[in-house]
Amino acid sequence: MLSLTYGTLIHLLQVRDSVTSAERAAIEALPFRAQECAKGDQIIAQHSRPTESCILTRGLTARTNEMRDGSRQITAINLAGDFVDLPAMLLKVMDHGVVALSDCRLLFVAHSDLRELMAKMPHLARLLWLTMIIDGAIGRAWLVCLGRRSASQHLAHLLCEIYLRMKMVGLAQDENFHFPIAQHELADMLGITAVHANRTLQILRAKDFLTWINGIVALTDFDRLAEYAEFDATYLNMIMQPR
Amino acid sequence: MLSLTYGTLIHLLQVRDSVTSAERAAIEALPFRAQECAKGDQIIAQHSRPTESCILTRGLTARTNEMRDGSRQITAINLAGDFVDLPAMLLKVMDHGVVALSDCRLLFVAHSDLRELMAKMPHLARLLWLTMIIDGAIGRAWLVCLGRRSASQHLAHLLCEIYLRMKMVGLAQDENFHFPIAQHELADMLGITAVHANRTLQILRAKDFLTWINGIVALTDFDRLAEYAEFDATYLNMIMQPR
DNA sequence: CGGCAAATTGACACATCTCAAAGCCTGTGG
DNA sequence: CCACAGGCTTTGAGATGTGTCAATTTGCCG
Repeated sequence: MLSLTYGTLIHLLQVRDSVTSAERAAIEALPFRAQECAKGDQIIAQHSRPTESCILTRGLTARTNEMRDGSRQITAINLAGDFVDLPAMLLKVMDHGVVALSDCRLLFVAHSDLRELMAKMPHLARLLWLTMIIDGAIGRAWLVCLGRRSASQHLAHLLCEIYLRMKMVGLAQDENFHFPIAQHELADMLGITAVHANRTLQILRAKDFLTWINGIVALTDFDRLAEYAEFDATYLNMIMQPR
Repeated sequence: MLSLTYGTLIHLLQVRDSVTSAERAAIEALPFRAQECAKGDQIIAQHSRPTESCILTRGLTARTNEMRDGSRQITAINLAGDFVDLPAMLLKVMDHGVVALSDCRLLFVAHSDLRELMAKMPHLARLLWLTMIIDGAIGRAWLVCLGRRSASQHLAHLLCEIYLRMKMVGLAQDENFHFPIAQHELADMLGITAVHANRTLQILRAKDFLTWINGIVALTDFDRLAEYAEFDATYLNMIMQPR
């Protein structure tokens, strides 16, 4: 049985490689500080120098970069189970901020404890590095979307990704998932305007790809959507392999 | 004195943290297979499963993703000293390809040897992970450019970044550097058309930000360019710190 | 019922794309 | 040494995608 605290993280690691019971025990022995936060809260500020990283156990968060003119770009979305800012352990200074996209629950873990854990358990350390490397792959896919896909293909791609990632951690049933995102937030993800996000969403609705009501996204046909988005799940690395 | 083989890599690691002589010796003891390749060559194919990663010691390479319609997006540029595809060690399947943007020289190192090295030298391992994490930060900055900057600001930002990265490894003097990139390649970096890349470049020329002749970029005034691009070097992590 | 944020619509401006042609280099073969 | 081919750069004109601004509608919550 998975523990209530680090359960989702461990679950997510186990998608890619097996986690021994000693490794699981070591994770569960990590001291943490739990924190609830509300939609819209800033969790980590850009340019800050955190001494802890956090694991998201409930809700949605996003990495954001603010521009001088007040617009912003979301560069990543975190779901339950994600280690939200492990990179900060090495980078020292945050090059982006982290905000809550919904009410959420976080476990803060000290970098020093993490470092100790990773020194003691090299294979587990590799699994944690792996999650960061996958974040990078997800970022590259996002980048390709911004560079070479139309807004509607990009949105379709995003929804394909979120759906699969939610499924990995048990947050999607059938082809439905909870995604309580306002259109102006969607716009910040897609690098477009809120007005255009609205029109883009209407295109997908008109093609009968999905419904999106009260924050519940229901995909009509994942395969058709993936085809439209030119979606290739390789980058998500959902393969069980010794790493 | 830096060795001729792994010298640039070590140099680049030393920008962020000190490298002990034992660590340097361990790197230099790594078995490698040298390879020269010509501009345009594909170095690593998308969807392949390499068992080696490579260090670029001369020239320029890029990560690329191809779209169905034949267009492509470049998602990263590697300069001499960069570990071009360390992530492949953990990811197993390439989610992108790597091509030579100029004639270049590469050292291929077996993943098994790397794994052994990293097991033996944990601090050095952290430095290598660090380089991947910085790649991620560079990717995020690129993403923000695609999402929220105009083409001309994006190009300005790219040139600021390349200039600083080149300077780190001794490839830029004054505000000049060799960047033998065709406009259609530039377009693939910026996520625009070759025609528009040309017009974008003309904008920067008209503002007297640079000259770009025979593959030599000469910045007129880095600070003015950085101001125009809204460039903030935080993400490059050019800070010497124990990691 | 009123108020507020989010979603939607319309009209027009601007950035970028497309296609096509022309100009410019550079290397090569005659 | 010239002529030519091929790739790269530059220009033009019109189409399309996305942005801007402003107004209206919808839905939620007090």
